[in-house]
Amino acid sequence: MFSKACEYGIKASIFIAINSFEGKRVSPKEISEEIDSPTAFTAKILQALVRHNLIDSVKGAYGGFEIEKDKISSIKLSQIVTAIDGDKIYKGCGLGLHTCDEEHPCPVHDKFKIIRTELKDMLENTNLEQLALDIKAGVAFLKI
Amino acid sequence: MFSKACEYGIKASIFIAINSFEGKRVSPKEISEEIDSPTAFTAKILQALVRHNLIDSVKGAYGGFEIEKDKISSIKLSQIVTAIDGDKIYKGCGLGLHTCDEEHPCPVHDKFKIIRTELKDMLENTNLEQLALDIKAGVAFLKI
DNA sequence: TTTAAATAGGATAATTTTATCTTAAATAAG
DNA sequence: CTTATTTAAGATAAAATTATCCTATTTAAA
Repeated sequence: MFSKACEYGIKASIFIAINSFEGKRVSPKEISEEIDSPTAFTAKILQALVRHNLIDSVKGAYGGFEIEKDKISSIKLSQIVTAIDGDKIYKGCGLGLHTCDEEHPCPVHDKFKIIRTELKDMLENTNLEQLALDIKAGVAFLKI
Repeated sequence: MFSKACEYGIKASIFIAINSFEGKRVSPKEISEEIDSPTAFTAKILQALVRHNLIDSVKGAYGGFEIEKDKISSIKLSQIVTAIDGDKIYKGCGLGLHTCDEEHPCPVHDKFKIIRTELKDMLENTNLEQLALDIKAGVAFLKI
């Protein structure tokens, strides 16, 4: 469904959010250990999220990645996904046609539209705070 | 959502179905022209579909690919997808956890389950005949 | 039986995605 | 100001996916 990069990006963002609630910055090393991902690759993805203004980074000693507390509940899963994978998950044709719309639909256009809309709604209605709280409460997990 | 291989596999199967209705076998060349895909790669995918008994092939002169007429309405999209992409689209965790179930869910487990179930139902309730008829009727398209 | 036509299958190549490594730039503390 | 720490960024490598090519094998027809 999502690329590895996107999976890592989502999990990393959740972990950063959890720590930001406690005013703590985290490093790519800590993050990758917590979400079970390759460190350097994860760092690259974090760079992309910083460029998209979804997370903040502070260089130098005592630096690391963080998210403004006030912002955590406003960051939607959809923003992370589009920052990393682009909008193909929303726009692309299920069978890869260049043009696939009501006038020129692929054979599964209508059926896919329903599911893709549902996925879109889900991603747009899920924010980092919700997900972070589940991890903190121990009812959801970021690895294994 | 699906791999290129899977997209080609679905479109190729639909085109074969259409021709099989008319008792006509088709070659990888005809197929790839009709679905706008690389010929040799498409042929490989057809081989896989033959091995999974979803389509038939006849070697030699006047040979080609076909599907038993009676079978066309019984071949579900889900069979083609699993033959090519496996069952990861059904079983895999949305965030890539090795173990992701009710007892040990990832942060989006419940939300993903709904969508994945819907996708699964759609694939299991869509057969080749339905899709082929839409193409024949000119209300759906296999390329561009 | 020979020949032409067609799929099967293995080897190879190109591209994309995933992953790693090394160096530069920035920053806080001493 | 210097040093240790930490992210940024570019180069490179490995793996997976997508794509191509060449040779066997099979088959129908002449």
